[in-house]
Amino acid sequence: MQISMKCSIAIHCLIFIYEAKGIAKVTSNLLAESTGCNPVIIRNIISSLKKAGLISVARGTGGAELCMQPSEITLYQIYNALEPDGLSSLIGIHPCKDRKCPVAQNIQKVLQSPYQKIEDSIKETMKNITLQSMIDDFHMIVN
Amino acid sequence: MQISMKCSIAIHCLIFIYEAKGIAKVTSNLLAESTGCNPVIIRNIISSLKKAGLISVARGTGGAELCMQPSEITLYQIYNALEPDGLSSLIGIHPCKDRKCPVAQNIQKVLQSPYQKIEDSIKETMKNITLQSMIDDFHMIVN
DNA sequence: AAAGATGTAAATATTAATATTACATCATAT
DNA sequence: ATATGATGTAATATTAATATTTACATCTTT
Repeated sequence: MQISMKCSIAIHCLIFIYEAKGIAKVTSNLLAESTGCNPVIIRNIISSLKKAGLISVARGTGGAELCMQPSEITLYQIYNALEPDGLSSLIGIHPCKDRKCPVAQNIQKVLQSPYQKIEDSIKETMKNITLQSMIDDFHMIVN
Repeated sequence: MQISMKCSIAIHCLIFIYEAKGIAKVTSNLLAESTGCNPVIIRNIISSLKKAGLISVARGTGGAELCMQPSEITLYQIYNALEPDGLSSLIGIHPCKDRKCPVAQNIQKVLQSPYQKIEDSIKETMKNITLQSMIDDFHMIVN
């Protein structure tokens, strides 16, 4: 329900896959080792990224590769790949629609517009952040 | 860790307090009844809003009132009152700093700038949403 | 076919969010 | 001054969300 660790793990994996190209076969065990989380978590994340068309994974033989240029992959695509309900899963509203109080009956509608604005601004910001820019930052930091 | 129900409950309470002014004494039990959640939850939220200077609560006799004009209260103030760690609690990063892999060692730094941008855009959007605008929407919907 | 990988379902464990209980404190009305 | 009805908060319990583990079917090259 938050912009959770899943997202940072996914970015971690994508950078790793990019960096490892031509050097090593990127298996889920390798990614699990690098990220410090369970291979199944990795496989689920990898599976989501694959469904979204961001990467391809060789069945049987193993190994993940990017399907697109890093400059074409945005943080929004990554986030969306991981969260089936998109950004709306980021915000919760307490359930109280069936109560007598008029505030309770309408609070959901009142909150719709403000919360939509928040989602839109996150979306816009995420669309402007590319994997390329993060890879560039990574190189900048390492060197 | 999300923009949780606490936030929607707080807004609910603030609108209720505004609407009830001069009509009824707004106690935590009344707010609990309206929001459908426990009086202690309400008291904690009310307590946070009070500490932030948004409302005043009469001890002993009871009853909450707004301390500011609804046009001066922004969603950002409300959110901040509720979350001591602010927006950074909205975003999680998996811990992996102490691993051998160079990606693992630097992912946190790489993510700092993108995540900061997201926080800033949420903050900006929240600052532009006032309690007044939500109260206006409420009246529009009810009538 | 054997080896080493992915893909997933199911069970379990862990963590975080929410709710409840209990009681001290406070201010007014009687 | 004391009974009443309210807030403030700590401690605990419950529930829901996440993460982990186990298990095994499936796939592809050797």
